[in-house]
Amino acid sequence: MDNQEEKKLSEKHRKILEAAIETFAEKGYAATSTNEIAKKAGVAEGTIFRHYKTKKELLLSIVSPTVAKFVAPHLAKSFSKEVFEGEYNSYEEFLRKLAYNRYEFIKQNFPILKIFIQEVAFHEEFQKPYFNLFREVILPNFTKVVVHFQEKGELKKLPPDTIIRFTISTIAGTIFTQRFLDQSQDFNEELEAAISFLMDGLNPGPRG
Amino acid sequence: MDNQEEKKLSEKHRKILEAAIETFAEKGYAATSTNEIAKKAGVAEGTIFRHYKTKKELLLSIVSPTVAKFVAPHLAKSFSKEVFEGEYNSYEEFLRKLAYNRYEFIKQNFPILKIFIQEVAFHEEFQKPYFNLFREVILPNFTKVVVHFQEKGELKKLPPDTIIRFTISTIAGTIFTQRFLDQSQDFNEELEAAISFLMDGLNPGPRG
Amino acid sequence: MDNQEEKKLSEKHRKILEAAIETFAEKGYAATSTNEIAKKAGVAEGTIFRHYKTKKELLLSIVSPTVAKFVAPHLAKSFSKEVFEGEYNSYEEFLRKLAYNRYEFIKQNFPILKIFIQEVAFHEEFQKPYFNLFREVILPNFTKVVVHFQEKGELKKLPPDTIIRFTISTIAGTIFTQRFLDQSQDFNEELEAAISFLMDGLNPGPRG
Amino acid sequence: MDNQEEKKLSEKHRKILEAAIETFAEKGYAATSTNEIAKKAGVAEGTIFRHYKTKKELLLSIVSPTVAKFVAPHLAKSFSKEVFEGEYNSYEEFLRKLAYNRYEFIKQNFPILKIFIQEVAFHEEFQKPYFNLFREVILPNFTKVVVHFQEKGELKKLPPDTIIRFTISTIAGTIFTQRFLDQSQDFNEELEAAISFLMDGLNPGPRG
DNA sequence: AATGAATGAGTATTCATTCAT
DNA sequence: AATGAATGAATACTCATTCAT
Repeated sequence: MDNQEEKKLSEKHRKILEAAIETFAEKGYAATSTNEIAKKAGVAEGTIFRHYKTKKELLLSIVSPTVAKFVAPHLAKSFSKEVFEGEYNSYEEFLRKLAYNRYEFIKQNFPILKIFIQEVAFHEEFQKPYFNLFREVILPNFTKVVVHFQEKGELKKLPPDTIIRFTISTIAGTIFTQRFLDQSQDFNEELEAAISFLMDGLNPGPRG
Repeated sequence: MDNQEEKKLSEKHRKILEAAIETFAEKGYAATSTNEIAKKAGVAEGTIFRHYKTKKELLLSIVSPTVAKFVAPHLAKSFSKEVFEGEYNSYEEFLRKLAYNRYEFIKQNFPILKIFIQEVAFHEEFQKPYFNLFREVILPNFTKVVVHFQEKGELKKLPPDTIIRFTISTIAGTIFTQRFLDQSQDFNEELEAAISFLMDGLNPGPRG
Repeated sequence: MDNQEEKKLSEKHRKILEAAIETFAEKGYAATSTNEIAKKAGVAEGTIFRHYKTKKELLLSIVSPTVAKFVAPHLAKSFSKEVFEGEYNSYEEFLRKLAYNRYEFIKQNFPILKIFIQEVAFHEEFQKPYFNLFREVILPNFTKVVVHFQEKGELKKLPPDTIIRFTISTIAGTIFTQRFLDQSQDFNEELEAAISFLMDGLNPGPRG
Repeated sequence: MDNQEEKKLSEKHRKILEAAIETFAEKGYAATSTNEIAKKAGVAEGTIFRHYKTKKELLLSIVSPTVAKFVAPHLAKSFSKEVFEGEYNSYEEFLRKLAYNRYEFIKQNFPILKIFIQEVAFHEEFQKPYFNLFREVILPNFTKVVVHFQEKGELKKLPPDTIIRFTISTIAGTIFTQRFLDQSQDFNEELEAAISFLMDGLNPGPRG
């Protein structure tokens, strides 16, 4: 059932996926019944099992890396292309690109990401492929960028993993706050403050 | 790990709680059956319902304000006292205290915290009391400390909420990485790097 | 005995209804388990709940206004038409018609009536609609007949409600005795005695 | 547990009986849980089973003929004494005595009678002894009275059973109406109308 | 006599899944 | 592809009853 380019999906099939995403995100996978999905999708319960052998396969089809490429095109391909393959004059410029790219991605894929974050803890099948995607695609690219600017003297000579961690924590914290806690705040402003904070914290000058 | 006046609990009652905590943490609340808890605890299924009217009440008793009386001393009372009412010579000193205090707390209450973090998204009963605890007890105290050191010229003149966010993001990211991703790393070392990063990032000097 | 548009019911559905009627009548609603009904009907327990959301809905579907559409033609519609709208030359003629009509009805719907009589005391949902049916449909029609024959001088000038009560008590007592206590007796003979008794008791001549 | 003269019952024991009577009457035997009785009685659940081996024994102790003598002293002994052993100048006088005696009895023992009427249909143990009580004690006495007044020419020469049936139906209908349907009506007045009706209906004069 | 914790069988109901149509 | 009736195992929860205290 993977490789389901949205165009190829029948009306009912699409409705099932939409209903499943909505309900899994809202109540969690285990607390969602196939009956509920069928009702919300306006199809017979049996129809779900025409398309997916099991309820779990439906979950996988929503949150699996294979699907992710289509449902979340940014994740691997464009994320790499847009973010890592660009040429940046400074880490600051890179950060800005990274942050906006991720912010947009989260905004557009919120329910699926929520499902993923909730369920990754309970389904071992999820953990490996995504962890690998991170370790083998994103982390090396990220490291390259960090090392590049460390060599240019822009960043502290900390282990790249540590710098990456500070970067991700700070940006994730900013996005998270904006989305969950304080939607009123001006995201651009907060993001610029975060970038300033990061650049100062990672600047080898003052102390390091 | 301790959650009710454990001394008053009967052997079986304690076993039920232990089994529930273990299983909820491992598989999630919705995916855990009372039958499973009973078996793991070595009691009859009915016994669970002598102590808790519903499965949800069992969850609440593990992760609720009632439990919070014993969990929260760290979170609110002693956290406030130890951390906020201590006199600190610098934000750095405060950060160090904060980080170790939180790290110890997480280490000791890991399964319950995991359950809480997983379930808070799905049970509205959880959201309000803890959000209020944060907003009304922890945030004001934290703000006081930040303002104090801003006035001493140690911290950037950003909104306190923003500084708090950077602080929590960085420390949480460090603890999270250590516990989930790379348990081999030397936590002290990582923490000191994080504190340096924070102090540099928040120092009003370099850029202002 | 017939209770829903039986033709539209599937084989299994019909079996469920039959089993439920039989068991509710025999043991009472509360003492009957859905497991028992399923076994007697030769279906899986889940099948019952495909057709009825709850056990109570099953009870209601047997003895409720919905069912009443099919049961009530006797009780209300055809009872009214046959019995009240017929033209009678005497109250005696009317009584005879009434008694046979009721007797036939009871004979044909005995188990459902037994369930109803047993359960009406415990389920408020039952009380109102049937009480209203009696008060708003049957009682006014009955009153009309009584007043008609009072005006003709055939009946005592008692309040119509009182005359109706004597009539119903006597006929009900006769039917009840025949069905429950002494099935050997000749119903026709007993009924004629009851009618004589009623006519004498209600005759304005002797005393009234 | 039978022969429990109320004086000998301990406080808790009495409370259990009261709670059981109240709840059985209200919800029916099968729908009442021992837990509920215990709570209402203010005792521990185990205490009920100190006094009664099973829930059914508790029911029997409330509605069994043995208890009936004490709980419902009228039923056998006084009923016979008061009603049947009296000397009456007319059937009318007897009817009046009978009706008031029964009315008082029902008023005073209403909940237990309700339980009995509800449960007699489902518990065969109940049926025989009470049926026998009726057939062997009440019916023969009643028959004697009827035959006595038939011989005096006051009553139609119908089978005594038939006359008894008319008598009971009419009086029961009057009492039932008063208690369940129209509590506003003047019972004395209704009863006198019923007696007139009965006397006219049973009078051998008019038709013979 | 009284308790109340404990039980295991039982309860109504829900579930993911199957299959004939 | 789609249905929806049917299933049997599982679910949370209740029950009457037991028993050590």
